[in-house]
This record gives sequence, structure tokens and C-alpha cells, in this order.
Amino acid sequence: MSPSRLKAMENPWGRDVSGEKDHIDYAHELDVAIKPDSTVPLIGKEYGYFSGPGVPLFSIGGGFLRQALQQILVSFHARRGYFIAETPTLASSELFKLSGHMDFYRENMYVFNIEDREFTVKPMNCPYHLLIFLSHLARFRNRVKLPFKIFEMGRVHRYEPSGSLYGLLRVRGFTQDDAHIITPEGEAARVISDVFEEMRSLMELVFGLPIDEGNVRLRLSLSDRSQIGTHFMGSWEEWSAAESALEEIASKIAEKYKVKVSRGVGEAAFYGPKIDLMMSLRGSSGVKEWQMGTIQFDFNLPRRFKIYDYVKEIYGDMNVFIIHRALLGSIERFIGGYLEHYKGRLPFSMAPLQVAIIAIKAGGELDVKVEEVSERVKRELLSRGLRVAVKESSRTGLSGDVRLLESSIKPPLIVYIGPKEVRESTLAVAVYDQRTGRRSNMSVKYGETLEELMKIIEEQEKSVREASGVSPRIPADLSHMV
RNA sequence: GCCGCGGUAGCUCAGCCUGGUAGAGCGCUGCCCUGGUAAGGCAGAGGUCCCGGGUUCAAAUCCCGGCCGCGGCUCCA
Repeated sequence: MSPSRLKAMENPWGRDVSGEKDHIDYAHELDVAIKPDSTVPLIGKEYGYFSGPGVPLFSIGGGFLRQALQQILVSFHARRGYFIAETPTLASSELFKLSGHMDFYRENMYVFNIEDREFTVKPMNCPYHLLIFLSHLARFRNRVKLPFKIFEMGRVHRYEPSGSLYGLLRVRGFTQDDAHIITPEGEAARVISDVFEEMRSLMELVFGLPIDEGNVRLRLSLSDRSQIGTHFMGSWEEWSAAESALEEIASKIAEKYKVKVSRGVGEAAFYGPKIDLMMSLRGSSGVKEWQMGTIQFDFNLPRRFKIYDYVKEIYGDMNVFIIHRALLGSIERFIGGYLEHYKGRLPFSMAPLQVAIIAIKAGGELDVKVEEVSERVKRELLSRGLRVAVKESSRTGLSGDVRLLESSIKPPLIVYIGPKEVRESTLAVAVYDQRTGRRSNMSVKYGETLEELMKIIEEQEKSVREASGVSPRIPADLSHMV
């Protein structure tokens, strides 16, 4: 790096960046320096903003991110035997009276009247999922196989006190990767442990977040026995039985996956005890622990929806449980924590801008060719379903342009095309590595096809594909954003 | 909901205490330069100072109310 540039870098933030470091080291310092106040609620300009209290609006970048994640999650669950549903945001409040929410959860619900009928905005998806199960039982009788698993990216709205809103980590409208499993009592333990394994592979393969004692603990969330009947639905005996059963399952999981488990008295859902995945994420204000995924045990809703009776009528003498579960918990919370943890670096499959192509013009006769090749690479990547942008730069402006890319939209891949590449029919590719936080540079041949570049891209998508069976290809030309 | 801090150019912010013509850096536009991976140079354009009221000859600045954001408490996914 030239002395003049070093000097320029010292001034804006008053940082001493002299010494024996390479540009990646400066990058790390700048990553912090550029957004010194970027705190946990990172809903950056590239992804969206708040349109009201607790109401996140996902913008263009956030739209691609969410849709890609949705495709991954839908496929992830479908190939594991979950049926996919999509249920309404509005409900007659009769449904939530039946489920008990209007008695035990009303203070968190939006309730209103239209034409003298009372409606609610759904705060949870479970009543709808149970209706779907019941309608399948009614139509297909014992051909419905248990455990019956139903998944939805379910957007719910809950009233949260205005002062408790916390960026993307605590909002009023959020989306659960929600599923309900109706399982015979005897299979409940295995079902729960399978769910935990699903949670582990999603975290590890899709997001590169290993589940271990360093960043994860389990919270066994139990009732407060003194509040049964007021805050918690059901009887003392039912809670007692459910909690000891879940405790045993939780300790087995903790042992198998080598994570800690601790008890949270009074932390249960109103309908049953649960196991919560508490994850520590590094943010600018230090390491914080957040509840992410959850596995919940429910003996109340099945009774209220007469599921016990229908199951006995159809399958004979069999008792079932309902497992509520969300692997990420809330998309908004998870994404918010993830963006903060990785300073806005997303896995390739979900990054709004996946490949930034920088056309380096040098003022020479090869500039036309540089432009042509850049446009061609862009078109070819677009036709393969990738999100790309072309940014024109110059030899002297390159460094500054790279800096803007790395501090804003942060594409996983940067492809440099200048006179040198054009002459040699190559592409200079810089690949960001989430694990090390560095880019590695490589040069690939660029002839008639993009074969070698596509190999690099497919490698980036590999673990997502392994986990979910897909790697979303939602193309976009985002050149205006760079 | 409670306590504290904040809202000024597309972005990050200074100015406010002590009222008197709206500021900087980056981005953007234009020109110049240039063997290249986190700031090359010069010039220019760009503002409903969050909204509403009050005080004042005069309000970004002082006062009151509201909205939104941030940190903490409480609560949650």
C-alpha cells in the first residue's frame, strides 16, 4: 500500500494503520471502523428498514435473502417428510378461543371488530395446522400416517411493549420456520431427538454455525407451578408428567451433542414445556445470548381440538402428543443476529449480491474489450440464475471501489476483469471465506464457457445443497446497487 | 409500558449549551489521472434541520406535545 493511501486512511477515523500488514488486515480494521455504531439491530440499507414500530420492511436485498432462505427451508423440510402449508394471517377469533389463546395469550394479540364480528391477527400458526391435520383425518382416515408433520414459513404478529422492541431481534411482526408434529406417545422421544438433529444440520450446513458448548446451551423451559391455571393451561398432574418426560429427553440430547442444559422455571409456553436453543452471538456490544430454535411439548391443544378423541376413533387405542418446533425460531431474529455476528456477510446462497464484477478500465484500447467481457460474464451468470452486478472502475479508483463494496453489500465473490484478464482470457476471482473472514484469490480460465467459475460457485453452494437438496437460483442484475 | 440518549444532505455525523445567511467527510455528477484488490486528484450539484404547537424582531438551536430510532428494565421467538 502506498504511503499516501496510508496517510489518507489514518485521517478519517484517526486509526493508526501503519506497520507490517497486508490489505486484508486493513480490511478487518476498516470493517469495524466503517460502521463503528452498527449495533445488533442491523437491518442495513441493503436489506431493508423499519416502516413502523417493530415492523421490518425487507427491501430488495432483503427480499432476495428471504426468498432464497425460504426455498432452502421449504426444501429442507419437504425432503424430511414435512408437508408444506400456508395459512392466513387473519382469523376469526373463534379459532383462537378454541385453542385457548384468547384466554391465555390475548394481551399479545391484535384483536378487532369488523361488521360486528371479532377477528384476530394470528400470533401463532398452531391452530391452523391442527385444523389441517383434522381435515386430513376426516377425509383420509387411517391412511394418514403418524407422525404427521406440517411445516410453514408462518408470519405472525404479536403485540410487544414498545420499549422491548430491539432491532430485528425483537419485532412485532415476524416469521417462524414453524412446524407441528402429531406423534404417537411412544415415538415422541425419537421425534424430538430427530428434530434436534435437524436443527443441528440446518445451523451447521446452511449457516456454518456449529452447535457446541462454546456457543449453544439448551434451556429446559418449565412452568411456574404457582401459575398453573392463570398463566399455564392444564392441570398440575399433566404438567408434572410432561416436564419430567421432556427433562429426560433434554438430558439425552445434551449428552449426545455435548451441550449444557439448564432449567428455566416459568419460561414454558402457556400450553406446555419446551426445550429452547440459546445461542451466543458476537455483536458489537459484546456476546449476547438469544433464544433461537425451540422444541415444545403440548398436551393442551390436542385436547381442545378433540384430537385425542379423533385419533382414538380412527387408530384405536392410541395417545398422541403435539410437538411444536421452530429450528431458527424467527427468521427476523436469526437473520438479525447472523448479520451482526458476521458483519453483514451472508452465505453465498442467500447473499443479495452474489457476484460483483469489476470492470477495470485503464484508458487504453483494451477498455472496449474489458466492457464486453464483463457484460458477457454478467449475462451468462444471470442466465444461470445468479445475482450479479457490474461496476466500472479504474486502476487508480479500484481500491476505493473495492472498499465501498466490502463495506456495503459485501458480495461473497468478486470477479476482476481488466486488460490483463482480457489478454490472458482469465478471470481474477476473490472468494470470501466465512470461516477465516478473508478472501482468497484465484485465477480461472475464461474461454467459451464459465465452467471454472461455475465450479467455484457450486463449491460455495455445496453444503446448502447437501442439507436442503436445493441451492436457490434467483437471478438479478443489481448493478444499480454497487 | 418505565428510565436514559438521539433524529440535520443518499450515508456517517458536526453545529444546539450561549437564538442571527445550513456545515464536513464519504457517495453522486463532470473533468483529469492510472499496470490492479478496503479512500488517486480537482470541480459541481445536493437540505421540509422528524412532525405539530409555543416563546421571540428572529428558532436547527430555547419550551411543550407527538412520532420514530438506540441503550437499559420488564417481557419474548
